[in-house]
Amino acid sequence: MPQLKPLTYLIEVARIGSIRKAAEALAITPSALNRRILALEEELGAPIFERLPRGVRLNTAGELLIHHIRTQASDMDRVRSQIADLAGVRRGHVAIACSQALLPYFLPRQIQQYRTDHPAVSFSVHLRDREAAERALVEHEADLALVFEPTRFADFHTILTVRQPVCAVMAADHPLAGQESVRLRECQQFPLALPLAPYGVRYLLDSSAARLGTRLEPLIQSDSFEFLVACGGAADIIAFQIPIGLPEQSPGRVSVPLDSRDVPPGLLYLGHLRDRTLPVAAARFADQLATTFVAAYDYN
Amino acid sequence: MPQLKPLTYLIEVARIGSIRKAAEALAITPSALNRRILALEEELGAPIFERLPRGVRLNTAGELLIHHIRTQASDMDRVRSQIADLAGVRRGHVAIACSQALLPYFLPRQIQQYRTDHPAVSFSVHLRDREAAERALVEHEADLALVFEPTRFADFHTILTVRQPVCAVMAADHPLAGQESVRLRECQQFPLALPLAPYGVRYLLDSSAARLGTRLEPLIQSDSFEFLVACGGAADIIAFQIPIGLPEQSPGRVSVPLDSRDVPPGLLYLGHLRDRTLPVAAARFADQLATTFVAAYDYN
DNA sequence: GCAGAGCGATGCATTTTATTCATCACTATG
DNA sequence: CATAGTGATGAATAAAATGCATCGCTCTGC
Repeated sequence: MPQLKPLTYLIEVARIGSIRKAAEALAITPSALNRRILALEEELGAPIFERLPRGVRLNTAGELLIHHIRTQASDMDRVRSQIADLAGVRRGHVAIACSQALLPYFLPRQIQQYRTDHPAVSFSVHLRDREAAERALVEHEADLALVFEPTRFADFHTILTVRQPVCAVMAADHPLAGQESVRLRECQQFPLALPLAPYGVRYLLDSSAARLGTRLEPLIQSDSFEFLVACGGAADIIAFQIPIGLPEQSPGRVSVPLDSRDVPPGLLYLGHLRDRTLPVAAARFADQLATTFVAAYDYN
Repeated sequence: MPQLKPLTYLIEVARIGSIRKAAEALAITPSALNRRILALEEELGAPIFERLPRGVRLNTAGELLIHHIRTQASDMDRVRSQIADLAGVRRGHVAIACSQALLPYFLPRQIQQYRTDHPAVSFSVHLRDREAAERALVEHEADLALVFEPTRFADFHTILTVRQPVCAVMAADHPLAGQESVRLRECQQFPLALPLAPYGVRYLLDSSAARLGTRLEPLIQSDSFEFLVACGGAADIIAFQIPIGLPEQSPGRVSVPLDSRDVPPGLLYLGHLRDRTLPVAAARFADQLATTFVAAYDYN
């Protein structure tokens, strides 16, 4: 939409904090960009940016305006996709912010399945920890969020939650491998490979351990679940992951859920920005996810 | 806002149904207007208007787009007024759609009272019957609606309702003048001056009469309550109006509520468009109205 | 303390975009 | 079957946005 291109320039300026730098990123001259800002401030009768020695920063009025521009831009996208939809084109885009566990198996399959019906719909998938996911929704960087144990819910509207017990991942010949479930105490007898603090799995494990009056002493810490789970197959090391992030079967490795008396099952949240009307494509994809969860997972 | 001026042109074209006529109304050449439309359709990849032999008409895509433009325009107004507000200017505008009864006494006083605190806020007041009021909200022609016995509620969000019994208005020396309340049957002994069908008062009277197995045979019908109430002071004619539309005292004329067993009290609805965030000025004015109703009227 | 780098603002020439004017093709109307 | 009204379009013109060069300012690093 050409009319609101100049407005989206503001978003870039606000993000970068400098008119000159933003102009470079936007492939126009600083002069032109500066003039747009001045003209807009003139039009509004109030400044939008504070002028600092090393750049600019949004003031309160600017925050309001930027928020409105973001909303308006994605609303226009939605209208466009609706119009394209009734022209029979069935194109569109779905932007997703999600926790790591969805990346290796679940989302790729879901997207593949969706594409059989809607081949012209494109996707963007952003890895966001449980704090950054809501921010992505607020900034309209994502239409949908799929987050394990999110921290905030202020602007978050939950479509569906899915119960996901934390599982211990270990070699198939590990002493604990045969059990239906394992106690946290049993795991502590072995070297542990744990994700870092921002992850929901770590949060659940740490808080459960604290409640049981103990502490987890990880041998290995990493921000990569791929790495951690690979460790879980080596020697007697135990890693942790939720089922949706694990393959159905992997040779030489097994996963055993933690006893729910020690570590309660976490919740995976599917949701979008509160009070927002989703674009058709995103709404349909959310429907598909919800259907899948209802059919194949322990939802509530 | 210069960027969305071209978009609001579309609203005028849709309303008038002709590019040339709309161009005249907008004080630009038909050619320029036509090009804007063509460019927009090009940009959207789908037509917005059906081309008819005698003009144009919105198609489904166009309806979607126009609705979005309306919303966007009034959202932008809201943001502007918020920005002006925090710049300390306290200006703004309140657009009201209301039933006739609010016009002669209630609203003028309320606006006067509001102006003592906010002298820079301007008002527009549109007389709309109970059907047209909701349409005015949907089309963002009005921020607030104040309607007696509205017919539809689909897009209407009620802030407050006020009970208003229908009153018989007659000369002070009328045979029925001294009573606490009057029965409908008593009124039917005298010549009646009734409003026309679209009005809530007429609706209440007609449906009550039907329920009582009778019919009202008006001597005088009019769309002007001013005229009807004036008739109510002449000879033994009885007119009808709700209290909020009547003066506290008028020499030679009295009003007596109809017995609620015959005609139940009607409801006056204060509300706005569902899912809409009101501009600051409108929200504050609605607050004032609500406070007045709670303090001085029979609300529920 | 002082030169230099980086910032936003601004006057002027240039380019791009939008508007106007004149005209075409089409279609109901009388 | 002529006429008046419609939207579309090409070329000339007017308006707006952009690019370029430069100013004044403030902080940084020597």
